[in-house]
Amino acid sequence: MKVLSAVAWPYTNGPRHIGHVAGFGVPADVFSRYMRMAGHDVLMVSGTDEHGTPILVLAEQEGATVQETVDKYNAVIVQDLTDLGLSYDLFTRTTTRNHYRVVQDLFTQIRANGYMIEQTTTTAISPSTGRTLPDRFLEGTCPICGYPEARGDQCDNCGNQLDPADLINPHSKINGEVPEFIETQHFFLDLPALAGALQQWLDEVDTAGTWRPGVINFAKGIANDMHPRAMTRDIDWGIPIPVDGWETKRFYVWFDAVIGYLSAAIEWARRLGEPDRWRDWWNDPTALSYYFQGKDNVTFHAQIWPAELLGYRGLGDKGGEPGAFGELNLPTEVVASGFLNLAGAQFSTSRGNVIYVKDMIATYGADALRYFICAAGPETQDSDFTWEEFVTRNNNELVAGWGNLVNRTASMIAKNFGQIPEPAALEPVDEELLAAVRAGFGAVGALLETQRQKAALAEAMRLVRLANKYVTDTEPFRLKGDDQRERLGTVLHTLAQAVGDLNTMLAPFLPHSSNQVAQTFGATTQFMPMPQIEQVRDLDDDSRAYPIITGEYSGTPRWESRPVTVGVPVAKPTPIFAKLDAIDPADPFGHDA
RNA sequence: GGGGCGGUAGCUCAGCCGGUUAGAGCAGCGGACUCAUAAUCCGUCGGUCCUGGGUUCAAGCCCCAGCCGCCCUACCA
Repeated sequence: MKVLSAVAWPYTNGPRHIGHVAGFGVPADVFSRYMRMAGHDVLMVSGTDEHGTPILVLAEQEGATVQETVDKYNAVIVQDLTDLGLSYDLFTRTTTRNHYRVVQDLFTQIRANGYMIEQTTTTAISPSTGRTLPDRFLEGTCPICGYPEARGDQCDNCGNQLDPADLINPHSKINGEVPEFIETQHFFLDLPALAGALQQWLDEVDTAGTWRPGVINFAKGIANDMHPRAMTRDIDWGIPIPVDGWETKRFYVWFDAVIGYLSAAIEWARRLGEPDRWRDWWNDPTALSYYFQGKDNVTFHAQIWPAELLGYRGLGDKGGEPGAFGELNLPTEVVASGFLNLAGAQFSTSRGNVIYVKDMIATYGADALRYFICAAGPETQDSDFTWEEFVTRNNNELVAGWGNLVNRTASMIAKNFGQIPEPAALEPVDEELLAAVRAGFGAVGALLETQRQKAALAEAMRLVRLANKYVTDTEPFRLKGDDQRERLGTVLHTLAQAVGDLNTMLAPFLPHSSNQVAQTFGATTQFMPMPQIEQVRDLDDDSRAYPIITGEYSGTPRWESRPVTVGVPVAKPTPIFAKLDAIDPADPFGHDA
């Protein structure tokens, strides 16, 4: 089965904090790794999202050019995601020539099919910068109730919808200046003409019942009330509109960002030297596609992106036909998570209420963070990160449960045999443990396939406890006499087998440590493949170079029990997972120490 | 204002199409054990399922109203 793993595109406005990766990166990676193990042909793509006004503002603040700014944060983000072990087939960026071309081609066909309509609107611009001021950056006195802090689009006091041009004393929330209102022309995506097709698709999805309730209900809600939505902006940073007379405008950042899933797949195929390979994931109607993101992105993945695809294919009220990309698949599932909050409040870079992925990995390791996210992350609703919870989960579950099982098993084998011992006849207690662990492949796998990662991890950890209990029940540490050596070998062999299987099961969650565990039990090659950074040239502009994340994942182990090999040497282990002391939230990375 | 989601043990969360005494992990308490990073194993304590109405033989689950938190509503996961 072909499986497209479409991961949200991080915005190049700074390093990633742990809330970002909890929402899209880690869940997408766990799923992708599992699906590869289950034998599917996974294509995992993403990249940095680099257009839009906030980037311009940021570049100004940093006193750098826009290109320097996005290059800088692209590099930082690429490093963060690679260090976390996110196994992208291609992590690229939206500033490639390939992406520009795909976006323009998609636009041209959507327009040819009649779903891009020109409309004139009144918009506020900042006289000092010449930039458009989005309604929400406008503030003024409400013409209806007199509330002095009404927003451009709505008054929070009386609740009335407002037209920004009607505000009394309008001013910019950014710098306080008085905006100028101008008439401007834009291309609007004709959502009403696509509403029927969109509704039909959502109804099918709803009937299938596979999406998370919050996501499908939200999608159906917004689909009930659709207006044309502007897909162009008065801005000079972004993808040019391929229409005469539109040279001063650019595409709306979200119009192009979601197309990245397609353009990245195309770039991947081109780099492979098989330029049509991407079609296996996009044109084959049996191929599956999963889109991972935070809840604030649902509107773009369950409405705008499907609408763009439907418009491209000509499936709306105005008819039409697909262009050269063919009949592009709609999402199989939009997998949206909640937000990870920091001690009850939202992450905020400006207020310093933030924990960066980089610091977290450097101090505590990638898998400790991955474990927390998988065990306590915002899978279907917001969740809290606290340092206390992080330490507790790490020490009591990861270290004391799994780490200890690995360590005690390897220690006993090393001390008594120095290699994986041969088993004699298995007793019922041995058979029971092995059967229970083997059954985990079915149970954990089914949960991972349906995006229930917390439950999947909990099930795997339940089996870890079962293995720890097996040690208590069989007491290998008391089998000391020569006459008990055969039984000791059998128990330790059984335990090694259980640990090996559990390591396979935990590998999607904890890929880095799965390699160390495999190594502890004698593996000489890498167990779980890891992503790497490569410097490449832009395929269509030799003067441009950038880093991508890619990897060779064909060696991914299968999702199945692998018999341990008798005689493989096992040395006295060093602990793989580190136990943590209490962390001072005021100085979590020990900088002040 | 509109649309959507959530509010279940001290903490983090499960509870599918309503069906017997509401579950798990962690923390707490008691005990066992010592191979292991004082880890593990067993037992145990612990809940007005946000509030108030309603439907039903039966409601954490459905309906209505309210309170609280969050997301979207033309550019931060």
